[in-house]
Amino acid sequence: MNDSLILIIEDEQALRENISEIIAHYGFRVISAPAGEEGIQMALEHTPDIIICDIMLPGIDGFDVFSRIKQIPQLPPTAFIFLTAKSTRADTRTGMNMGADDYLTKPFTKEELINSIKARLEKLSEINGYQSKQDASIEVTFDKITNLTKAERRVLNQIAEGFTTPQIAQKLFVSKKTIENHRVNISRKLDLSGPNSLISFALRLKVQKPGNQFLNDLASISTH
Amino acid sequence: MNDSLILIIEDEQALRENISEIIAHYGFRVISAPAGEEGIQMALEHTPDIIICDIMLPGIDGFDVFSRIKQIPQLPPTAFIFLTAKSTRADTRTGMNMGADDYLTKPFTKEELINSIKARLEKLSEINGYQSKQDASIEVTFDKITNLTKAERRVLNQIAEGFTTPQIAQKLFVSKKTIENHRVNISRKLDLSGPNSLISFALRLKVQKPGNQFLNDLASISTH
DNA sequence: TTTGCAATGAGTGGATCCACTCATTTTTAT
DNA sequence: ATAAAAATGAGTGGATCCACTCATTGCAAA
Repeated sequence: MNDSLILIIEDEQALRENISEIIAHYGFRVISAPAGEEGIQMALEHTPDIIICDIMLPGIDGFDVFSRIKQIPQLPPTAFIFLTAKSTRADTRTGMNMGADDYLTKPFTKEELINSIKARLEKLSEINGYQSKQDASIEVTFDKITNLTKAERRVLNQIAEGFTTPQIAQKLFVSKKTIENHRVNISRKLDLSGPNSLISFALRLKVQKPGNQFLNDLASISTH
Repeated sequence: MNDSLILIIEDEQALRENISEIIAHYGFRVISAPAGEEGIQMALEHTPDIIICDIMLPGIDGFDVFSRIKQIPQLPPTAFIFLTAKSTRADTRTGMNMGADDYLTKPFTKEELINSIKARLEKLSEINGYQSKQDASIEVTFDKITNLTKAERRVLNQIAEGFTTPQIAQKLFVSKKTIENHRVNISRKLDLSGPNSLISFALRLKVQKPGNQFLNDLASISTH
């Protein structure tokens, strides 16, 4: 259901397998490496969406792994999460100041791990979905849109970003069926019918002039 | 040297002025607001690069501020840093899991603050650099349109106008099969794949290149 | 606590889009 | 005039979208 790829770089075998198991159980694809050099190699080959990395590793440490991966221009934006027993404030600040996206200290619960992953995936999709502001002169009536519920606006926002039903389902962590239901309800409330009418509407909506009241509401409600 | 703009949202006046002073001293531009609503308003008006926000605020709290600011499509990618006395692990995880970029607990040193800001600015510039490459790839796709034949451009224009295959077939006095064949050929020449990718491209082309010469030619061809 | 709405998910059926291949006719170019 | 390219049309299969209905869960307001 969710084909995001997570790379684990962790020395201790039991913990590495445990983490992989947790992540896989939540529907993500996962690969792992026991040391930094191999981790960097795997990152290059598989271009994971998220790298979760311990700091104390045999050979090069987690900080080195991060700096070396950061300098690889071929890699798309990748979230980097430190997962380590080094839990002092100084350790945390060092990791974050290097540019890490999150810093989890051991011991951690599986909920903390998964929530961190989900938050960073959301962040990545926001970045990828971001489009520069464009002015256009298309007249759209917003009267009916106020009837949409939160989930429906969230879906409409994703449609406007150009995503298809399977992609939206993956991004919002719900099933394709739910997205389809939302699409139908949106179409009904907006008096739309026929193929492509919804995406057509959404895309035209997207290029409305900045400062638009509905788009502000849409954005403010669209997560959590 | 550095014209990055930082927005501070902090209730306590002394702390707010202190933070502003520190940041200004390091060469950044800084604006501030004492409460959430005003902070959101300032973010919309000034589009800061980084927002530093307390959690305990009068009126709406910092989490609400973040949710509402997070996905405003008019705003470019903005780093969001929580700066708060709420320092338990649960508090930290809540903030990070909402998608914040960093979470600093009081009391903090000015070095910690500045380093956090610098790290997030670095991150932003990486993202923007990558973003511009993606924009360039759109230009490449746009150039490929010149390879399209007359009939294909005619069909593409109709797609951009929002018509479906049966409607286009009727307008151009050919069969639906012919239109479908043209659509496939267009998609292939433009390296498009997946559902809605063609209409999505056509609509974006129409609104993103309003005064484009090709689109004018294309429109004149399709009418006769 | 109960009622109602929102959100999620499943099932079914039809229409459309997408991606191949193949064939015939017309236009264009050498 | 002959070859190449374009335009038209058909067949097939798969994936997605659209439009219904129905059921379960969760949350929030009455």
